[in-house]
Amino acid sequence: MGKAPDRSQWAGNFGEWFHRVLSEVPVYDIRYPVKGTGVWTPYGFKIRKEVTDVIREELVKRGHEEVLFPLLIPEYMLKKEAEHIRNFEEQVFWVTHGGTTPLDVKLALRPTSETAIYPMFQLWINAYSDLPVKIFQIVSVFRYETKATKPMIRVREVSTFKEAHTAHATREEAEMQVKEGVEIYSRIFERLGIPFVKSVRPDWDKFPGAEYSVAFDTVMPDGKVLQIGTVHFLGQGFSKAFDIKYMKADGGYENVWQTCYGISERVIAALISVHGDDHGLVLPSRVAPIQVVVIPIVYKGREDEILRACVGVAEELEKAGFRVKLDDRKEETPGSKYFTWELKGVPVRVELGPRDFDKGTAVLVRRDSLEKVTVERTSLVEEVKSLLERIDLDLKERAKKWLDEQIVKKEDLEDAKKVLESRGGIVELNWCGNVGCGQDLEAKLDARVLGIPYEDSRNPEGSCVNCNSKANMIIRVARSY
RNA sequence: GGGGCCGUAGUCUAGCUUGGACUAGGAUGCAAGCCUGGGGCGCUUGUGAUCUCGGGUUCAAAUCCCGACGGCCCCA
Repeated sequence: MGKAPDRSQWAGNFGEWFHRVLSEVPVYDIRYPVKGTGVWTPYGFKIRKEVTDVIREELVKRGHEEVLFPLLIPEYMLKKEAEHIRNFEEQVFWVTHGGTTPLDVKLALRPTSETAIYPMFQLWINAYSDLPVKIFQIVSVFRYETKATKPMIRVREVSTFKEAHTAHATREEAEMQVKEGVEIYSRIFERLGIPFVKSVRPDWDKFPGAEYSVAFDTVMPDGKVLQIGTVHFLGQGFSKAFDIKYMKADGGYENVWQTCYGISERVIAALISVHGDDHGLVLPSRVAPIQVVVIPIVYKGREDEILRACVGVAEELEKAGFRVKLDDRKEETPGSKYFTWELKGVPVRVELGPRDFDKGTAVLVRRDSLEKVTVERTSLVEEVKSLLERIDLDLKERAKKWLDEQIVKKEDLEDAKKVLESRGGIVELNWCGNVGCGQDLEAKLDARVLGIPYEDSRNPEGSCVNCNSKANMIIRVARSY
């Protein structure tokens, strides 16, 4: 029996832990000499690929089609929706020259693609029979962040931006789509084992141009909240700005109703963070580039038979559909191999040495708990399969439990502040619903209002923690990335 | 928006206050070998830094000054 790996560095010095894991695994190399950018390494790219495949599967399953729009957006298009540009203006990278010739029309590197996509919607959508439109793309977007950047979390090139855009005939349909978007995202995060809370963002923090925004947040090991996904109800704001109309059955015209929703590589940062420990990555099997690693325990004189047995085991597991790696390097000791593959987060390790060989067994070690079990060689495939399932479930549960512990309800401001300052996490408070009061609350707590719980039937008793007037809702507050 | 700290091999870091004995030290990594082999062991050898860049002060700059770029923190 191994003992569960420590999480003291993970919890106690998350920033350092995150940096160390990204560079040692390696996942993402931040040494590229442009601020706020990074390089996905081969192993990191594989994880990213598995994650984007999960996202893609869930969207396609619900009728979304993948597209690819240009990176460049002409200035006049970007500026069509007033509120949108007001919020993004300060963070746009501009292409101003072609060679040495200044461009007549400046071109923006998309900070997000509403203003690239909606002019095409205007061309594509003519009649109600063209609706709904549900598309998505996975691309890079660029934002000139002026604050400190952080790998994968606050970047200038968001290199994995999945954005979905939909258009509908009626408000009701579009609002149903918001619900579907929320369901899709819930499903994606559940498959990745990432726990979350859903909040309706306050008016002062919704997506620029949206009527309302539903956001998914998770808590990182240091107690800070990370936004991992958002779903926006756009109403008709953009369709009016971009003149997207359809002909109704009665011959009249109406502007379409729109939604959009986005997920970025922050979800990968969350995946890495919520499951990890002091040995490194811990990956759910769905996204692990290698699901099972086979390690021969070689003794002098028995090298060949052990190695052959390991090749057999690897082939058998591969045939059963697992992503398998046989680590037959002669120059490394078994111990050092354990550390290598633990760092990389491989969910299950198979050890096979002379003792097992003689008894017809193998040793399985699970990455999350480091527990070892000896199994019959003949039932290896089934044992690995059920162990992977077990690990995925346990990971998800552990993360969920951890998040639940980070959410506390407080009845007064001082308590709330103490919690936010000492351990972070999410604090729920009774609130009146007044915008001025909410912003005052943010200033007093030096924290951000995440919003009110989405689809939550709880009714607050008593009064607003800040202004003492009657409480109308529960509000979530946290310090965030 | 305002204030502060920092930049030394792939990575982490010592040295900087008080300029010279710095030929820039260590750990880790990487490479080769021996030893080992069911948890990074040990030993030997090798490798790797124009001290972020540009300018200045000085007989002399990793060290002091100015600027750029980059990293980080705090306050509003």
